[in-house]
Amino acid sequence: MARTKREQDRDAKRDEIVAAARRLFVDEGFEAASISRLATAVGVAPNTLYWYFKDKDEVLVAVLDAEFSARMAEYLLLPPGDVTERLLWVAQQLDRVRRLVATVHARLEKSPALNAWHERFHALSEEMLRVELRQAGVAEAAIGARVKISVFAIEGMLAHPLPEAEKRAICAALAAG
Amino acid sequence: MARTKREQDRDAKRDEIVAAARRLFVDEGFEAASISRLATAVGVAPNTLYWYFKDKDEVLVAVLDAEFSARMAEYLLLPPGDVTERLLWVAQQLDRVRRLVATVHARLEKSPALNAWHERFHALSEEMLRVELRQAGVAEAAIGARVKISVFAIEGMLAHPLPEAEKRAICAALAAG
DNA sequence: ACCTGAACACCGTTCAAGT
DNA sequence: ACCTGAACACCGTTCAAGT
Repeated sequence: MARTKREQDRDAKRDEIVAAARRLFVDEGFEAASISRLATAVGVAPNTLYWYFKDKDEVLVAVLDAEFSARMAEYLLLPPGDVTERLLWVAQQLDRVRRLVATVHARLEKSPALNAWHERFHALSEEMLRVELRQAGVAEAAIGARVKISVFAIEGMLAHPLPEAEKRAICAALAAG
Repeated sequence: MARTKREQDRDAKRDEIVAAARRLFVDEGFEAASISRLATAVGVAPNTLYWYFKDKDEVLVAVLDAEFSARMAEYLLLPPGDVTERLLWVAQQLDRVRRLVATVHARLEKSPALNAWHERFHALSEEMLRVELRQAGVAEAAIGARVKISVFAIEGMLAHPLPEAEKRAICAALAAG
């Protein structure tokens, strides 16, 4: 909804920073990618970033938003039906950002903005998983706990990389009616 | 197995550092508890700690070892039988160190020592959980995936605090034969 | 062997000054 | 409004020097 030319320019610059941050954070991790290096990648002085973002965590939130939207768009295009395969796809996509997932969990307490993002993300994820499990035929009475377990299992697969076969077995167990 | 007086002194001092680090790391978190503050707590100069530990991550590994032994001793004294209650107990005990769990996952790639500790910990945890689930009557063919799911679910409950009732429902679902 | 003061190379962030 | 040079208050770690 940028109206004025000035706001458009500002948003464009902000997007440029987020794009560079996305590459750096995803490829090298949040801690390893310093504000200095990010600024160099964008072509500005380090403190210039603070004109566009309150702090480094706010840059991270913007990166997470961008990453989430991109994956979400693909998820919605997924062929329906085989819930095991759909869960596996989610686990595989999240795998690209597993460093970031660990960072988010580690920084929750320090950054209220990140904490808020995390809660929104989980609310959304649980809603979607609820649909998937219902689709898979999980009994309605058990679905609350089963949704949580599925979310945690998918997160666990990020923190602890497993061979493909084991991942599939886990997703199948999660989708078992 | 400290033999000489000198080795005894050294070990005592090391233990002293670990005890102080344990308090600081558990109460305030690994990142928030700086080497400087740890040194002050022990009563030495910051760089003195490097005489006893290679780096800050090695202090963390020592803290994790100490914490794990303490909890393990209690676990072995637990009344057998109700697997749901036993899982819940584990989740509750781990809750004391949930900041540390997040830190471990976030630092795995940076610290080989931490990574090694983490793998040993999971190997042990899975062994124990395997026994619990077998006890609960989980079918042998499904037990591999179910063990992983249980580990991940317990870890998930640390990263995302839940009301007691939900935790119990999750543990019950995990223990369901 | 054990401990330290001083220094190093960073880090995220702030501030006063420029345009 | 946007950007910067310089500085601030940290951080973990190293090194040469002391005992």
